[in-house]
Amino acid sequence: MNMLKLENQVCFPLYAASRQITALYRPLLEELDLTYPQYLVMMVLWEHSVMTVKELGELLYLDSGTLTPLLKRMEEKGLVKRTRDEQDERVVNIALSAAGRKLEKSAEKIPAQLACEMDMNEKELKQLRATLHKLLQKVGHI
Amino acid sequence: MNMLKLENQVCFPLYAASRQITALYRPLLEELDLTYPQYLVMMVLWEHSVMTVKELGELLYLDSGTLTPLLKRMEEKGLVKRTRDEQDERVVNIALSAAGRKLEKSAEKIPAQLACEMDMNEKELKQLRATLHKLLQKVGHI
DNA sequence: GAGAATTAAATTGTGCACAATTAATTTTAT
DNA sequence: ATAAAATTAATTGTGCACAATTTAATTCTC
Repeated sequence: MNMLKLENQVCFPLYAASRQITALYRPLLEELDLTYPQYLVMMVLWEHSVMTVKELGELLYLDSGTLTPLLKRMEEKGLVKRTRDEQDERVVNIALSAAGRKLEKSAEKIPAQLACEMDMNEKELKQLRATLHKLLQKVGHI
Repeated sequence: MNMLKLENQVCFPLYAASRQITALYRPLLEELDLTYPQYLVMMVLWEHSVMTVKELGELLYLDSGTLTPLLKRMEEKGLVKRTRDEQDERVVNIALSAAGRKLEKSAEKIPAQLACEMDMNEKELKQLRATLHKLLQKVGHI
């Protein structure tokens, strides 16, 4: 079997599906004036309220080169507050603003809407998530 | 269950795994002076020799806004030749160059190297590919 | 067959991603 | 205590992605 064929690749459908799913999110997130990576940051903050840039990077597999400008844009929109840590001046803490906190309400319906559009049954979805998690464990944080 | 949690999401591991896998490709593709999207274009051309921008876009789920500059960079590297179609001047044909054809030899070992790094057994891999293909059928070409 | 509608690529502008480097701070080992 | 090493963000530069618009060519419709 020729492995240099698109149809025999695993990574291509991973890459393509990821982008297509992000495209499904786009109109939903547009209503909240969020991009998908910004939405991921918000999900982390809705759970934790305050996180350092480093912690966000570890959770989302992103570096400061991506996060710094992204978080600046989010600060401009009033969703988060960026402040140097007093104990350790190297660290920047990202805190949820009141407006950011409030946005969670509007986001609550998104996961269900998306699950609907993906149109996979519970079992498949669960299994896909498990496989991807496992894969991420293996190839993540290289 | 709070669906607005990273760990309960399907799309996040999809997004993160896709990027991490691309990161695994990077050092291998660097030897061929290719990026991952360029590698995808090359795989299509190794199979078909000539393709229009539109056809490439349909196969890879990319639009001309992405492909045009990408293909220009590939032409500068001497991998492809871009020419207006004679029958239909709207169409641009992307043809593999001799150098581009030659590169296939060097790329042949990449899939095996990557499969090794992903460290999943044949069955899991097959199943993941099937699930992702199915997902892509559902959410692709919206 | 002229004008409208459609199609294919290119262009413009914004926002990721990420490598590589830099700057500032903190930790550590002398 | 101080020089070296390590850590954390920020910066710089390149290359995707993609929405929206534009340009040019083709097809359709009357």
